[in-house]
Amino acid sequence: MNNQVCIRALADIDQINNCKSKIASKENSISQLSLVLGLAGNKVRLRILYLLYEEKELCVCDLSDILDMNVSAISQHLRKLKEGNIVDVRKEGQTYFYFIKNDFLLILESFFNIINSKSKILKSETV
Amino acid sequence: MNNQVCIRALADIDQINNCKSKIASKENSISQLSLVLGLAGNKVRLRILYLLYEEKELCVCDLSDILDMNVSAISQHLRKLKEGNIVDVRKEGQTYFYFIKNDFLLILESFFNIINSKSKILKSETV
DNA sequence: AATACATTTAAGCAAATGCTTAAATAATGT
DNA sequence: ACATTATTTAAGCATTTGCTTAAATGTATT
Repeated sequence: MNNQVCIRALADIDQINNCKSKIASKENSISQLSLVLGLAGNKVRLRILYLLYEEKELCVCDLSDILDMNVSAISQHLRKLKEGNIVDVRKEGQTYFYFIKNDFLLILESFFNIINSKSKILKSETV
Repeated sequence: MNNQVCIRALADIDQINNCKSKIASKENSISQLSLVLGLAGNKVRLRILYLLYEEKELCVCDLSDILDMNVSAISQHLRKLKEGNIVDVRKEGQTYFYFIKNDFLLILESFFNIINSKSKILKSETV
């Protein structure tokens, strides 16, 4: 892209090089985390995750009802969450129950703690 | 959208109504959290946040150098982060130093703990 | 005042996202 | 076998996103 080195008089070349290697070593983890955050960083999907977190499992039809959204739209969001390894499905007859994968419960919990905390960041309302 | 109620034989109407009111009461917090997660859920922005978290503050030029990206592209990402109240700027001469706002440090820390933890979710590499 | 520097802003564009509609699967009941 | 139910998948489309390039803004230096 641009191979220029910062020409700012006060630029700290050591700091910059240090940062470059730091970021390179974390490359994979940051990439993956950004995918996960990106999936949760959508209003519909975050609501789905919140509901699954609270209710343990829900079917597509339930979510469609609760969120008052097209079944197909919900299904497509669930597919993304499944592809991102955040949720999994359990089949019972013709009904598919989605639930949050164990590995992800702790991370999600930390997200929802933000909602429930008195943090100034999210001005909470009727709790 | 669709006003149908889940017609599934086993649908639990109470559960659905309960969920509807739960989600309604959390509406604002979920909306805001999804915005924050969405901002962090981008590879470039997450790298910027990681770098700011580690280095306390960096200028646009530094970030452009470290990430080997166009100054303008970096600037536009920083604008989004600033609009989302995640970062703030300090001006020194003609240089703008960006830093993470205090309110957001704790949340960000929980994100980066995921990276540094032995969690199975993010397969870490050279740490 | 003129030039250089650090950054922002605007315009344009290709790619990604999220929804809609309609058709395809698959399991259940008749 | 046929219709119904629950869901997925495919196609289409409008909107958003993220980058590029170029011009604009503001500060520092000569």
